[in-house]
Amino acid sequence: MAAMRYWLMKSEPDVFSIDDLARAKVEPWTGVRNYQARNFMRDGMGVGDGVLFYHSSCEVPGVAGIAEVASAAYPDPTQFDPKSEYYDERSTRDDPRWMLVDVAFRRKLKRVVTLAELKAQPGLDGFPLLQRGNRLSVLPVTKAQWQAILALE
DNA sequence: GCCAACGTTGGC
DNA sequence: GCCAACGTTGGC
Repeated sequence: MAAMRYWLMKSEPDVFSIDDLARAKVEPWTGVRNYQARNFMRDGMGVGDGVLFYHSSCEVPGVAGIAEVASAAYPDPTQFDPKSEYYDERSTRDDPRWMLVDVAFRRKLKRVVTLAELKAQPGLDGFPLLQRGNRLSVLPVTKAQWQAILALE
């Protein structure tokens, strides 16, 4: 069994928030269409890994809750659905291009730990989220970063 | 709404 | 294989 890892996953709360995940309990993380993010889900994640649920593109961007990886990677069904905004005509069921994992709700933070706070935290130098121009929606977090972020709650 | 940063596409 | 054009992300 691989050691547990930690991740951060971005979601726009207008589309899918931590409260939506709390209601859903478990949600397939559809719509990732970036190869690096896909590779993290496909090759890096294991069931039980910790996930920081990050709200992006909103009034107060920041970490809003904690979730966990709840499945191995499998093909994102939306890539096969012509009616989906995530449809990819280049993808086939024999050779799917996009993968996802299921994400399970663990808890909501007592308050949102904001991006501004993360930037001000000395222990988070080198955290990929804070690096210039980073747009990855799924990214790895070290145990030290995980602890430093949750210490701000 | 703006715009910097970056990934992808496609012509050559 | 290069690289310009284009589209998207996401903070502000």
